[in-house]
Amino acid sequence: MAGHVKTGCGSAEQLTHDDGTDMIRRGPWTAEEDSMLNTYVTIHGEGRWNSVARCAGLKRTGKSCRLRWLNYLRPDVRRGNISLKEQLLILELHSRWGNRWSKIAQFLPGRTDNEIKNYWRTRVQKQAKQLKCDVNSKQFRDAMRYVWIPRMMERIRAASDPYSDQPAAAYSADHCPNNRTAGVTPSQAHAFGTDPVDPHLMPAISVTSSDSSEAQAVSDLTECCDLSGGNYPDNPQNRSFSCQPGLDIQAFEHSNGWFDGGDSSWDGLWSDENMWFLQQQLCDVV
DNA sequence: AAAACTGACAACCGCTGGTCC
DNA sequence: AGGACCAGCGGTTGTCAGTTT
Repeated sequence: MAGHVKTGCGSAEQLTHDDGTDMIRRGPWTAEEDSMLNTYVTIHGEGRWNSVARCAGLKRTGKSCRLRWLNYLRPDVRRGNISLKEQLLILELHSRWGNRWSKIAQFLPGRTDNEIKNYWRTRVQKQAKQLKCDVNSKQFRDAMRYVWIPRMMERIRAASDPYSDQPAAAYSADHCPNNRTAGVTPSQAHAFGTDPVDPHLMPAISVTSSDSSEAQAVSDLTECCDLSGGNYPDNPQNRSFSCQPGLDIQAFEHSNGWFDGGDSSWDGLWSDENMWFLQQQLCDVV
């Protein structure tokens, strides 16, 4: 396949072979192309993508057709903001599997690996950058596991239970003298202790698109994660979480939107009060 | 108002592993 | 056994819309 010219992905230019035949289109898909692909796959089903490209009359590669179908045209693909519980699940699953986007996507119905990957890169990695630490560092993972995820769960719980105005840190104020696990309820501490998600329970985690199911989904996750570790509040891993030189917590003051998921009710999670909370968590040096 | 910057997302590329002949 | 082909995965890049200066 020599002689074709690579173009930018957004220019929708056509490429040719040396003999001038066999034009291959690249770049954004047109509505007409979408329609052709949609019609063909609906009738003939997925698979054999090179054949799909050929038989549907599309001047695209099989790869391109597959990607367009999976990431955009598939009927069950979800679009729009990633909800809080989906974010929670992504953080949780990523802590277990790393950049196994397709595997993670299996537990977020309607979300594609590409979307999750983009979310991770644009939101999570940005946070790590602002903290001046590597996204794969223990430092950052600890921050996620022991501070942000429990905090997130607490916010979700609070939102799902309007009669509960118990502050996030209330539990730790009573039970955790060193305040290392502020905001973590006992079940959450179990949940995110040594082994956040039991692999054989993972398929039980269900995430739906309905906001009204938010509390239930989180509950499912909690139950799935509620292992018999009994590691609260003396989990050795909690002890190992300490403030590292160079961890720029103040950077969070200017960061927002990670958790908001497009829901304005979550704006301000990183308010002064929350910044104080984070600093307590991160700078309580052992 | 316009230029510069940033974030989000769509799409492409290279690589890998599986299957078939 | 091994080569060809294909699907899928993860990383990267380009574009565009929105925001900031």
